[in-house]
Amino acid sequence: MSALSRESYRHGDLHQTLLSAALEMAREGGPDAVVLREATRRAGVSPNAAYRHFADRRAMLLAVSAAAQGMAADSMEKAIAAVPESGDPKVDAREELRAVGLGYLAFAREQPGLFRAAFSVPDDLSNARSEDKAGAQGRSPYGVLGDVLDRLVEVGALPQERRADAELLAWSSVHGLGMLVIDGPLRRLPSEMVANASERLVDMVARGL
Amino acid sequence: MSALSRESYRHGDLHQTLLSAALEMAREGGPDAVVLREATRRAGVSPNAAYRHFADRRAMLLAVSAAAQGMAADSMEKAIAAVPESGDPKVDAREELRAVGLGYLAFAREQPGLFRAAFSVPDDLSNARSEDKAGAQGRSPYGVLGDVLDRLVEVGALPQERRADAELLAWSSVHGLGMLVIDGPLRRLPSEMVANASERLVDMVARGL
DNA sequence: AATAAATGTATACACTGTCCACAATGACAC
DNA sequence: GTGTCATTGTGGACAGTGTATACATTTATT
Repeated sequence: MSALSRESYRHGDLHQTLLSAALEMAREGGPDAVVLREATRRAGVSPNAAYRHFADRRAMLLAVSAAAQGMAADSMEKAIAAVPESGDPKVDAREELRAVGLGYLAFAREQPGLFRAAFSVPDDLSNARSEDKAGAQGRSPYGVLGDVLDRLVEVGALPQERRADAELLAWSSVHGLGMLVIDGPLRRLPSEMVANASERLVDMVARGL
Repeated sequence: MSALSRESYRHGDLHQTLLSAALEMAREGGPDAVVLREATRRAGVSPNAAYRHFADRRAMLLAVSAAAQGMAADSMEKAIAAVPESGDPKVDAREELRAVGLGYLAFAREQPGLFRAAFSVPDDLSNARSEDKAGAQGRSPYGVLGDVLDRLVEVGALPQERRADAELLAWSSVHGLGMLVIDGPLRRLPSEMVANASERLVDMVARGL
């Protein structure tokens, strides 16, 4: 047995420690940069110790993905909260829709690694709203978007018959720009051009939904 | 030296053979499934032979990406060609815009592995129109989309001031749906729901651009 | 205090991308 | 033709990865 860098045989909170290490790797290099062995190394533990807390690398990635989705939700809710009240509920609702899209894109640009880890790791919509993907406010990204769309219908800014699955349309648009800008063909697009495209994109969605 | 499975020491067209093998792997499992050694194995050649034709795995992936983009362009042009002429050039141009989006999405659903290889491998927009990404008709996906947008302006279906970088908006929307549906959170969405969302999405773009 | 469950370690395997030195081949000058 | 040389292939090695299997240590439970 090699000298332990900690005192006790047990680590104490290895699950969380591994997850944090994995998140840090994802932040730096996206999902592909999440390497199980490196996580255990950073935690000062043997490689196989990870298997007591994650079934395999894929499971670890899913945990990273869920956590990153929570952060994305935070970014979106932060943007919503920053929308000034205008008095007109229709205007407010529409501004919130814009905000949710811009918040999503802000997260993509500020944390490209985590963004990719969050949204391009295989997972099912069936649990898109599930708890572990929630941010500080307890809502998942899908949930946050859904709330805003509901509000649009309530105030009459979106006809009821267009509400169904409107998430898909709105989400697709901003997600696409995010992906193209981060590691797709638009990777090296100057950032003011991205900002400009972001604004026009959310306008397009608000107008076209 | 182990017995060669071919007659001559030289292979003849190893570059193309490796590329084909890599494309097949990408078709089956996306960019991550492209493994250099496996390609050489399928070509009946030693692992290092690949390095005479590709600088490294990344270069191989870029070649796969370019080829896959050509196929996407083909899918888009096929969809455009299938649009019936209505006599009204404005209607035709708009239908072509819809077609280009639906062609893109059709490719995503029919060849998810190649789609991801095509559009989620780091590359620059600076050469988005370059030759090697061209399909049978010699146009890249970006080029095909641009052509359709130009036509929209020509026939007066899109105001000039909104033409600039409209590629980004249109592309983002369909690309996002494609990604979400393929390996993102919408992966298991039933296919008729995807088809429905696709239609509504291109409508939204056509209306909102 | 005895035993079982949980958590960490050691060792090993197959597989990957890539480096280096060497071998076979084809093209070309003389 | 024959000799030279760049091109294209091979062989062996290395570090690094995910993961299986067997074992050790600690905590929880009876």
